[in-house]
Amino acid sequence: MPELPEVETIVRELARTLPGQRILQAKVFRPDVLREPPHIFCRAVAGAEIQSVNRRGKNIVLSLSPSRILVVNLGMTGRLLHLPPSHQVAPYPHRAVDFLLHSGGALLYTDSRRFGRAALFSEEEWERESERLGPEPLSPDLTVQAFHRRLTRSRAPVRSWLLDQTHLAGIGNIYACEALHRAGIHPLRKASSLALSQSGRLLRALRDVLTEALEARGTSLRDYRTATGEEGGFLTSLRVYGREGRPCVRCTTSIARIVLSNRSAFFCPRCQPETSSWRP
DNA sequence: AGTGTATCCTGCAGGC
DNA sequence: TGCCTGCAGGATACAC
Repeated sequence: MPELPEVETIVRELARTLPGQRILQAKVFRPDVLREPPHIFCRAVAGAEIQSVNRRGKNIVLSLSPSRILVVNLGMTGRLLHLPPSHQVAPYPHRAVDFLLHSGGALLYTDSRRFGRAALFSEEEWERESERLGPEPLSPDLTVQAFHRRLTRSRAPVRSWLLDQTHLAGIGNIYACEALHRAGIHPLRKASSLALSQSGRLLRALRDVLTEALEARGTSLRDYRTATGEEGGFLTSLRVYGREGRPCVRCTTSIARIVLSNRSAFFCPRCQPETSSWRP
């Protein structure tokens, strides 16, 4: 899916244009992306004003007035597109929900695989949901020591640990693999086996790759688009993800792929040795 | 309790 | 060309 950089890109675009706009009407084409029955959902958002657009992990969080929180998780293939007034809605495939705006524009929620979800919460409900997620990796509040403590509580492979949103919010398979390569850590390393210095390198690598990807407005492997429909530019900067059999950009060793928890993990066998600790 | 597996769903690329 | 298989950026219910 859209991971942190992709979701943040969408949120920043929407935050420039949506606040102050009123939802005239919602049209539901795919009820299975909703948590509540379509008529309840439509009644709750009709006439609501969008006050702010924020991100928590991979979730897009729209605060509505009267006070409801609309949370959209894009899953693997979801898109949230803001169309200006007089823009045709018809050409967009896989529309799940259309939000028609008072201004004449529209917010389209599309999703071919429909792994994404949109749900309404009260502020208290969303606060509780949000507390179930781990810390934001880019937050300065997250110290290396706290990150290390969390890591060492788990015997799971570090790649699996990174994908668990209750440990850290916003990391997906692409950036997990990319950060592990940058940190020189094998994806199968037990989280609990990392030394403090390695946890520090990993947190640094995560922040670096997320920040660089954000500057490029995300990675478009296939489905991801920004809120204005454009592709992200980070694909060509990936060092391991999707590069099985191609040379490592650092040491030219052939990039390997293993399957871990039903998901591919890409890594360089030389830069990310399985046993020994990282060496400069 | 923590971890791994199967599953939801569609589309596309590659092999034959 | 066309059919078949495998694979895909995520989350979660379930079994162990």
